[in-house]
Amino acid sequence: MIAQVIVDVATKQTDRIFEYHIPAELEKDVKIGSRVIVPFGRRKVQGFVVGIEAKSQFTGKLKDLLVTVDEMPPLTPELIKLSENLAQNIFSYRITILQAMLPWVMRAGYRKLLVPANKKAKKMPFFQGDPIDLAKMTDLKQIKKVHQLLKNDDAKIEYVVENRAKEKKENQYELALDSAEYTKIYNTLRQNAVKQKQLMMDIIENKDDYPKSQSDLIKGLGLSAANLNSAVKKGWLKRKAVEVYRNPLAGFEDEKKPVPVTLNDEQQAALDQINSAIDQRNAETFLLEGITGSGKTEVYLHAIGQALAQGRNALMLVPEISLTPQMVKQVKARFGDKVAVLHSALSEGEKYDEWRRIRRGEIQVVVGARSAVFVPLDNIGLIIIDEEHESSYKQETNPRYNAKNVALWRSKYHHCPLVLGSATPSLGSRARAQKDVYHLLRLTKRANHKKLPKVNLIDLKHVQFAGGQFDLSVELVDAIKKRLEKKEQVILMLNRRGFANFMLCRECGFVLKCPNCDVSLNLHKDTNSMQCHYCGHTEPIPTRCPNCQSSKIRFLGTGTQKVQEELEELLPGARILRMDVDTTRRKGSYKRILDSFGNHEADILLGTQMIAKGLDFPNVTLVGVINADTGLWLSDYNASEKTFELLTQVAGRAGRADKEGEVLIQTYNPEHYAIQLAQTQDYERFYGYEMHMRHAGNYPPYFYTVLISVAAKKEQNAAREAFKIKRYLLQHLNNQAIILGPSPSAISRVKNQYYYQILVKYKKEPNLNKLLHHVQDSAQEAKKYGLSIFIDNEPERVM
DNA sequence: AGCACGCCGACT
DNA sequence: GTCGGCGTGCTC
Repeated sequence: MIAQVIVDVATKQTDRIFEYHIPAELEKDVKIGSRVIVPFGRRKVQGFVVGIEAKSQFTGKLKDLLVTVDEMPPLTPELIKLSENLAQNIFSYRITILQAMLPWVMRAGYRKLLVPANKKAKKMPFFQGDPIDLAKMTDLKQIKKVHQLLKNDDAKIEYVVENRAKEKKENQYELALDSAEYTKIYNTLRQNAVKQKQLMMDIIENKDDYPKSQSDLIKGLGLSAANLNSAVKKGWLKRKAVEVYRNPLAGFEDEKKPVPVTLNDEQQAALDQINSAIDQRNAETFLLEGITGSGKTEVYLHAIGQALAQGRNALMLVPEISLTPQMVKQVKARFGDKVAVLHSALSEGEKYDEWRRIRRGEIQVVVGARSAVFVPLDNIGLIIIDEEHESSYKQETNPRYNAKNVALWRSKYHHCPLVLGSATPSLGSRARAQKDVYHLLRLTKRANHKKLPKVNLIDLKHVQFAGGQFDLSVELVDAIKKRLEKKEQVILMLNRRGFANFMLCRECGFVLKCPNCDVSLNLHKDTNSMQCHYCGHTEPIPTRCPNCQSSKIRFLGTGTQKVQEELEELLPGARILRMDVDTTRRKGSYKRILDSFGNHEADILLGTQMIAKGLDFPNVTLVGVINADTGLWLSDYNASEKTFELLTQVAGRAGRADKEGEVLIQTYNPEHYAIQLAQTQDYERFYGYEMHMRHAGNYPPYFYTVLISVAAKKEQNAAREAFKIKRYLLQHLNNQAIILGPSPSAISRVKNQYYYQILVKYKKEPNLNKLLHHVQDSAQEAKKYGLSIFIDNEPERVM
């Protein structure tokens, strides 16, 4: 038989099938989806089997496939098919897509070793008994020596493909003797052999509990590893290494059992429709538009229950940011150990273990962020995408897939419904619901009949500021004080981290910029440094202007760190927790901050937009937005949409239980429609208004978009190539298509690369895919001149 | 991507 | 002559 293999070489020329003969002894192991090692030229590489045929098309001589890596093919036939489909629609190599479907640790590592070829060479001091890793060799003399050895046939090169995926093993101890023997041994033990006696006693009393794990014995009986070693040596116990799963949900087991929730009539009506699609195996897409607090999550959980009752599995995607311990807890409490959770806070090993539990069919419910859309879950009966408007469902690096589209594909494949849920659906989804492509389900009432919080705008142009800075209005500070007096809690959002945005010299006007990027450096007080938020460059805080040596330098612009300081000054005694990328970098810190706030160990939670979603704290009665304008004037066509979404989401954090909530939004643009409509929380009106704007500007959802970016070390080169691409497209596209640019990106330089981009807007362009693939092919050539070209189908960010 | 092959200038 | 620099083309 012949295996069709996609090899792990991500280039245009190798982005196709290579065929290999399957040796007879491997025939039963090699399946579609298998991970295999194949000879490729002189090397060995990893690859994935995407097809098995009886005959080959290849006219040359086929090589033999070497081995399969895993016992069970990591990819299912469904995922292989999906990868083929995706490769045609996003501009990525098939191998890149296949790799993205698997946990990171399953990427192969490659090593090139120099091994001695004969006895004489083996004894050479050069080898010191071990093969030499040629990739690590830098010394010129040594390299010469290597050439000489190779020439004389004293050494040869061996190519090794490494599997970095490791199972975690744990020692288990089982009884090696007849149970009666242990009593005898016990009686022969010396009086002072306390630990050994303890172990014997445990064996005699609890012999049915064996085999026991090493950690049980050490923790449970207070033994040491040495005690166990000697027991093994004496032949009392047998040790073996057993594979165990790393447990990312440690700490979640003791959750109280869920309270059964009865749905209100709206929720029930929505659920009925979803359930009937599950039962009838309809690949229907629902848009569940529910105001914040309307209980979408309850609908999801009931629907998942329905899918499970039908003997099918469920996949639920949430934005990374709302994969909070709170959310995980809820799902865990409802569905117990049938649940797997996948998100970025897991270690690589934990991700691999969760993934394997899914692949082996031990899991019925998967909750995860974007990449979880590729999990090898079989028999899917329901797919849910929560907060479907979130831009994080689109991957912004290769492969640039959109999890929503992938979910749609999988829903068709499994004949199961797809539920898109949001309080503020993306315009694209809402428009599709308008046209009955999606089925619209609306939840207009808050569960438990809570009133929507009252939202007030504070016009920063006409306001008195508290303290010496221009960040916090008296009105906002007073409102916080009042809430704190009542022992209630406050959430404050400022969508900018760090202390200050930039350093400005008042003498010469100099602004301290990143040496690698076209942005100003931010002051971070906690690390005492100036940081670039794009490339991570840091340098010391200047005391004098680096340009004119003047000491009259100011640090302007406000970040969360500065607001924290101001609050501490204005509200002495208030306990403030700050939550942003800087305070949540360490593993588990996210959960720690939220747990602590939930236990009312702090009064104010101050954070960036990561606090806007999904949090549910009943004691929070005031939400403050310190500056609503941060995203408003970005050149993105969807800046208004993003601002409206964010404000609506964060407003929803107030008054979730029986206390009435209040929201205060500080802004310099109180007359802007996105902010006005966020005040009334009127999504439908915003939708109507924004659709007009998009129509007038020829933007999505009225037009499709493709973004082509060109990057180069030299600005002229990037620009020149971009214009070349534009000319090419102009020649071949309908005159209906609109081509914007090329223009420098909003941040024209990042990590010492200049970026130029072209945006193509079109309604119908059957040739475009072909044209863009051609552009991508020429990118290979452009690469020689240090140019890179990125093509993004339906980008989320156009700047 | 790697790796070999082949062509050309430089040098023990 | 031979070593090594880089351009070109191939990998089942």
